[in-house]
Amino acid sequence: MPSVRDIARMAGVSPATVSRAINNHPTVGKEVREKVISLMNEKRYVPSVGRRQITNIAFAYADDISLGSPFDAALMHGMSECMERFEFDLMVLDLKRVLQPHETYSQMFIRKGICGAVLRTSSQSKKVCERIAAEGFPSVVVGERFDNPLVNFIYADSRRSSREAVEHLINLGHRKIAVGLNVVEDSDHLDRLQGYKDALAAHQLSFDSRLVLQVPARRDGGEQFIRRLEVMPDRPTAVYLTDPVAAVAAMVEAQRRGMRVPHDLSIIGFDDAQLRFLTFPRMTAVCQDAREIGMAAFAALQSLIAEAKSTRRVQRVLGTEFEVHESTAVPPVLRHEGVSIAM
Amino acid sequence: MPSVRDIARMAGVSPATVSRAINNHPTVGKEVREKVISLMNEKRYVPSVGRRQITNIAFAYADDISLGSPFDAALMHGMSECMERFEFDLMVLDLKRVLQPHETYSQMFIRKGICGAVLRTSSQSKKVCERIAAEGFPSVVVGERFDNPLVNFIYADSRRSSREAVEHLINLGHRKIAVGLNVVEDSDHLDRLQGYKDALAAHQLSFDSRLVLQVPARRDGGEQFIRRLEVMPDRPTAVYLTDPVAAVAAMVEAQRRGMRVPHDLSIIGFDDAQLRFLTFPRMTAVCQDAREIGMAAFAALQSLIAEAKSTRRVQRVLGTEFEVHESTAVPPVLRHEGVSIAM
DNA sequence: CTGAAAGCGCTTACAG
DNA sequence: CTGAAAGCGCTTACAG
Repeated sequence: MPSVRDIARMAGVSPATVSRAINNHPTVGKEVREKVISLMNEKRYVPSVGRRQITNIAFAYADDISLGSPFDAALMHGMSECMERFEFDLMVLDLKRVLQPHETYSQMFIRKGICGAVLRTSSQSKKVCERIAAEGFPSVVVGERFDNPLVNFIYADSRRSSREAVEHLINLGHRKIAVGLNVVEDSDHLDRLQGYKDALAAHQLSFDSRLVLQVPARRDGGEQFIRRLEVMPDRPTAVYLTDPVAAVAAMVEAQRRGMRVPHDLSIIGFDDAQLRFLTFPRMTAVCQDAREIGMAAFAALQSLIAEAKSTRRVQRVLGTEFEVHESTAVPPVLRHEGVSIAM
Repeated sequence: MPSVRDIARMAGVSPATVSRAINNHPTVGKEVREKVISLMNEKRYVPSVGRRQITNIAFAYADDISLGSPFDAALMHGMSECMERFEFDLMVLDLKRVLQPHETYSQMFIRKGICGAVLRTSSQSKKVCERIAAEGFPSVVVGERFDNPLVNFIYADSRRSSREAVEHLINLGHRKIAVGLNVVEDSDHLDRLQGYKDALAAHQLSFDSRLVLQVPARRDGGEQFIRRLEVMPDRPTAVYLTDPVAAVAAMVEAQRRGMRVPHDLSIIGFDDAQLRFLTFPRMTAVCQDAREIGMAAFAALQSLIAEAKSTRRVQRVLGTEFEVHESTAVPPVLRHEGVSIAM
């Protein structure tokens, strides 16, 4: 394990300068600071108390902290189960808050004795994750996908399952299918829209952008979705909502407004954990296992830290599962006409 | 801020011995170690990296980690909102795992640069919280109550609201009311049972222990509850479930088995966050605000740490609210007979 | 079981 | 902007 002295020797500067570089002292020259920080990343420097190394792992939010959502809760749950096997401690960080002026992310992590980070982001803050990766700091993003080859991520691709979900509706006889999308355009929600489009295309149905409603990924988003659906001319007979809480809220709101689910309206939701079993009727849903994502991220980070060189990339795409439960059925029109569908 | 040198002087030993005491060196004499650790607690010692102090706060589980539950998710959410205002970092700990053999809790906290802990416990591990408090380490327990005057806690007492809830059922005309209790006998669940008994007593109804069903505070607990209810001779017409997930699961399971809620069965649940709005019909429930508990705990800890002496006690009992929604109604018998209740 | 001394790790006036 | 030196914080053989 390198000390400031070791890093100093490698960078060709004094230990004093290395210390100043870590602690973001304003007098350190730009090139020198960059060289020192990049060496620290490369050599996996961590500060010590006396001679004891500090070894923390961060669960860091690039954007607003969303602990409290089922996805984040399940992620934390998964990570905490992995902690048992490893010797690390888990630190929750708000990246926007902890960064000092003119400080790089690596500096901040090193300052806090953090040797690796699981990153949580939205589409707006992907740049933050890319910067952290570019600095060479061991990190894994959960729940977002990147084209940038430097960024490590564990991601569940829901496009195929979303296509299956919408095809399930088409096969039941639905022709007008609305989709409820998160207002924030994260990769995962765009996958789900893409799967929706795939299904329509495969069945020669034309895509109508008026059927795509963007709502917040919250309870009131789901409620808003149903209110907007209700005033649509020639109302859709089925919907696919891409957020768990919004989906459940939509189902409840539909029922509150007198629609029977699935009799009058078929609903497919999304599930990170176990919400689909907590609705009546049980919610047909595209399901990802956020707990598993958390565990995989922790394990990946563990091996990234263990490796001396930071050459290996972890870009793991997990699958999702489409599960048919009870919130989907033949549309009312067909049921009344007694038509049977052959598809 | 005291250093090992300062602590050594105060304890009348050498800095070497202080260091050995922190790091749980087996050769340190029992009395000496206890004296040193207690001085560290009293004087709020924290280790330093060079001359920089480490200041972490722990969210520590005395028992199994239950991140992932709505209560824990909401707690974390509340704490994370407080982090913005304070300069601390939050560390998630599994107390059973991080403790080295023969090490006290204070030693472990100090070793990790933690200067205060929010403790999460169950009835089985209350002793752990008492020991931490007795050691003098700044800590606040969330979600449990203690008679021990040394233990700081933030607790929501649901006894009165539970009584109101059950009286609401009695006033509707219910006479046979079952209660679904957590198999783990935590203070909060016992409050709810007590509130149930209070309500019965106030209306001259006798308590029947066969109506108290203990089930796990999980989905399958709620399902199990309904199955057990169904085979009871002279089945109860109303139930009170003291856990959020079990309550929702019970409601769904009842509906799956053909009971109409509230027509055939009235259900009152418990809510930590927003689950009551995610069921159809909306769930009448006793509600606590776990987010607020998290925020209050963080703020209390902050002031405990700031104070030089650890004489102040924080034993705050918050309230809960009983909210009538749509899962409760007049029992079927009375409805059929057209009887109106005057109470 | 404990201390004096050596010594590592890191930081900070001080000097240039 | 940087280094040599001083120095604090903590730990660890070594000695008793």
